[in-house]
Amino acid sequence: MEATQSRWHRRKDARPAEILEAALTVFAEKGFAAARMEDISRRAGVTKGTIYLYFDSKEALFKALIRQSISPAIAGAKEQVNNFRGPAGDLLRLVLTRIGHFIATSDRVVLPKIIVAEAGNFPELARFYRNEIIAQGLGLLTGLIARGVTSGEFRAVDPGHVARISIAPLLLAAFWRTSFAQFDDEPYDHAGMIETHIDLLLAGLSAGG
Amino acid sequence: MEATQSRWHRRKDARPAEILEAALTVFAEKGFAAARMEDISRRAGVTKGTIYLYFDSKEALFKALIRQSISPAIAGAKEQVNNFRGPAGDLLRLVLTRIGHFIATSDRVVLPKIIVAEAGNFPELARFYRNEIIAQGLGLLTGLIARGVTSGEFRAVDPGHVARISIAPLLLAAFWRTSFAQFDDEPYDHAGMIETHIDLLLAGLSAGG
Amino acid sequence: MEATQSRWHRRKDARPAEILEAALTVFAEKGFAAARMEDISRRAGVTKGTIYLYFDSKEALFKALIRQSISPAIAGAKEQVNNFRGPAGDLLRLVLTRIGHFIATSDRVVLPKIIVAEAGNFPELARFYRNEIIAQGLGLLTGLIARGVTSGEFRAVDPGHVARISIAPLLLAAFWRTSFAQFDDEPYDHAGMIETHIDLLLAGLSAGG
Amino acid sequence: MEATQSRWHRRKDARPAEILEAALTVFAEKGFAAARMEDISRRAGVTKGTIYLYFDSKEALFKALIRQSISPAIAGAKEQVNNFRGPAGDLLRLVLTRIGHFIATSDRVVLPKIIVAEAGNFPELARFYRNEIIAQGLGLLTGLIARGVTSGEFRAVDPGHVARISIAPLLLAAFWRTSFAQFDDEPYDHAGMIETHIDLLLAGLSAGG
DNA sequence: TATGAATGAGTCTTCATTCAT
DNA sequence: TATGAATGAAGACTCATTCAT
Repeated sequence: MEATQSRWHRRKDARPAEILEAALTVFAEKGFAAARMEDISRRAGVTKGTIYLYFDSKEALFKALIRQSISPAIAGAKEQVNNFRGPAGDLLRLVLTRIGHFIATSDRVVLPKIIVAEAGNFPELARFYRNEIIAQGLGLLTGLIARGVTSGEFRAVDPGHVARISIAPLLLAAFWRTSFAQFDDEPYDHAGMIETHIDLLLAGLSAGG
Repeated sequence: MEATQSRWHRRKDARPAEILEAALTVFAEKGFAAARMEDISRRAGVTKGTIYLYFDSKEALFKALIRQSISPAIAGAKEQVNNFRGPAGDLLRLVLTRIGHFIATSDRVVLPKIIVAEAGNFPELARFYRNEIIAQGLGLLTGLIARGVTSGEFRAVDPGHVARISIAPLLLAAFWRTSFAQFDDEPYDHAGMIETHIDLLLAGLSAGG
Repeated sequence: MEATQSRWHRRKDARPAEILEAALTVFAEKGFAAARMEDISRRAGVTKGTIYLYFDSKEALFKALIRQSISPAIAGAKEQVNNFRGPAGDLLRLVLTRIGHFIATSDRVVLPKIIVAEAGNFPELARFYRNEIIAQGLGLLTGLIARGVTSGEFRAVDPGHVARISIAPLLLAAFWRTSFAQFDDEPYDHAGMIETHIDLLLAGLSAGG
Repeated sequence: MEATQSRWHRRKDARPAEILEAALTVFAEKGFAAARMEDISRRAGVTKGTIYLYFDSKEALFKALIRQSISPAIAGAKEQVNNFRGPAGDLLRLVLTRIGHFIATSDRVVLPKIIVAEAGNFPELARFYRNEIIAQGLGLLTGLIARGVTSGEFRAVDPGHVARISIAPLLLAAFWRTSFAQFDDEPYDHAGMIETHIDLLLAGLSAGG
C-alpha cells in the first residue's frame, strides 16, 4: 500500500521529465510538425490527454524542451574553464574532449538538429538559443583562445573564428549521429576524428607554426 | 513576366524549375511537414493545382528537389581536383575556398539543413544523399589529403578524419546562414573564418608541425 | 486534299455521337461522379476541351446521353405490336424474344443500370425516364396482355402486374451483363433463360392453367 | 438520445452500427463517389472525424457496409428451405413470399442497387457479392426447384434458369422501390405483383402445363 | 490525476471548367 | 474547330485539443 502510493507519487512528480524525454526523441526523429502528440504520449507511457495536464500545447511542450535542455553542459564547461590553471592548449584539449564525449554519448546530442530544423518555424526560440546557449558556448571558447593568444602560447589569430573552427567538427559529429549514422555499415570513429582535430588544431595554433 | 495581364501563362517548359525553386525556399524555411503546397505555388506564381501537373504529390516534389539539387557543385570540384598539378596544400586551399564561396553565395546552401532535418521522415532520401553526395564529396577530399600524406607534404594523419575536419567549418557556416544569420546584428564574416580555418589546417598538417 | 477535307467535315458532324458513345461506356463503368471528363474525351479520341464545344457541362452530357439513348427500341417494338395480327401469346413471345436479343447484344443495355444508379442524384432524369420510357414500355406490354385477357386467350390476370413480371428476367439479364458477367467462368446462357421464362409465362397464362 | 445536451457522447459500442446505418442510406441515395463523409457523419449524429475512429477510409466504410449487410436474410431462408417438409411448390411460394416481404419492408433493399451501381469501381466487392451472396441465394432456389423437378411435381425445366426467373420480379421491385417509387402517384402494389408472379410461375411449372 | 472518444480547423489532392493559342 | 495548361472549388483525411468520466 505504502509502496504503491509512494511509487504513484514519484510517478506524478516524474511525469513532466518523462514526457520531455519522450518529446526529445520524437521531435528529433520527426521534426516538430510531423511529431504526433500520440507518439510522444505513447512513448512516455501515458495517454494523449495527460500531456495537457503538464503542458499547455504542443508548442509549449516543444519550447519547454528546448529551454530546459541546455544549461547543464555549458555550466559544467564554464566551471572547468574558470578553475583551470595551466596552458590554454591543455585547457582547449580538455574542453573539446569533454564536449566530444558528450556528443558521443548523450541523447541531448539531437538538440542542435532540432533547433536548426525548426529555426524557421520558431524564430524566437532560435534567437533565444543563439543568444543564450550558442553565445555562451562560443564566448567561453573565444575567451579561452584569446587567453592563449594574449599569453603568446597561440599565434595571433581571431579568437572568435577559431572558437567556431574548434567546435565545428564536434557539431558535425552530432549531426552525423542524428541523421546518417543509421546508414553506416560500421560505426564511424568520431572519437578518433575529434582527437585528430584537436591535434591538428593545437599544432596549427602553436606559435612556432 | 510580360504576359502578366492574363492568368493563362502557358509556360510548360519553365514551370518545373520555377516550382522547384519555390519549393527549395519554402521547404528550407518551414521543413517538409509545415510547408504548405499553397505557399510553394504562390511563390512560384501559380495556383495549387498547377504543381500537380508536374509533380505527383508533395512528397514527390520534395524528392525531386533533393535529387536534382546536387551533382553540379561536386562535379565541378572533382574536375578541379583531377586537373590540378601542384602541392596538395595549394589544392586543398583552392577547393575549400571554392566551397566556401559556394556556401556564402548560393541558395543551394539550405540543402544540408533540409536533408538533416528530414532524415528521420525520409530515410531513403537520407541514405541516397549520404551514399551519393556526401560519399563523393568526402571521397574527393580524402583522396586529396591522402595524396599529400603520401608525398610527405602532410604529416601522417588519417585522411578520412581530416576530410571531415576540413569540411566541418564550411558546413557550420551553411547551417548558420540558414538558421541563425537572421538574428546577427551585423553579418558574420564567414569568409574570414574559413580563411583562418584553412591557414590553421595547413599549418597543422605541415610535416614540420 | 479533298479526302482530307471531307473526312474532317464528317468528323465534325460525327463528334457529338462519338462523345456520347464514349460517355455511355465510361458512365456505365464508373457511374456519373467517378467518371472523369478526361476518360471520356480520351475514349472519344479528343481532348477535354473539345467536349465543351458540344456539351455545356458534364451534367449536360449525361442528360443528353440518357435522353437520346432510348426511343428507337421502344418505337420498333410499338410498331411490331400494332401491326401484329394473331394470338396475343405469339406476340408476347415475339416481343420478349426481340427485347431479349437487344439485351444480349446491344451496348445500350447499360442504360438501365446508369439510370437506377443515378436516380438519387438526378431525380428529374429518373422521373423523365420513368414517365417516358418505362411507362411506354410497360404500357405496350400491358395493352398486349390485356388484349389476351379480353380475348380469353389468357387467364384473368392483372395486365400491369404481368407486364412487369414479363420484363423482369430480361432486366435481370441486363444488370447481370453489366455488373457480374465479368466474373462468370463461362458465359451464362441468358437466351436459354429467357426462352424458359417465356415458356413458363405462357403456360402460366394459358386459360387452362 | 437523452444525453443530447453534451457533445461528448462516449458511445464506443454503438457507433459503428450507427455509422453503417447512416452510410447505407447515403450511399444508396448518392452512390459511392457522390456521397460525402460529412453527410454520413451528420446523419449518424457525429462529426467527420469520428467516422475515422472506426473506419480507415471512405472505401473501408463502404466495404464494411457491403460485407456486413448480407448473410442474415440468406441464412434465414436457408433454414426455412432445409426444414421444410412438403411439396416444392408450397415451399417455393413460401420462400418467394418471404423475400417479397423483406423487399417491401427492409431498408436493406437498397443493397442490390448499390452493388450493381459500383460493380465497376469495386470489382473485388462485386465478385465477392456475386460469389458469396448471389451464388448462395441462387443455389438455394436452384436446389429447391430441382427437388420439385426430380419428384415430378414440376415439369422438366432447367432449375438454374427458373431460379433466376423466380427471383427476377422481386429484384425488379427492389430496384423500383429504391429508384422510381418516389415518383409514383400512388404506391405500386408490389405485393400483388409478387403474388401474381408466384401464381403464374407455379401454374407454369406444374407438370400438367 | 488520468483516460480516450469526440471535435473541427487545416491541408493535400482531384478534377470540372476556362480560355489563350 | 481543337488543344491542353492553368484554375480553384470541393472533399477526404489528419491530428491537436477538449472534457465527461
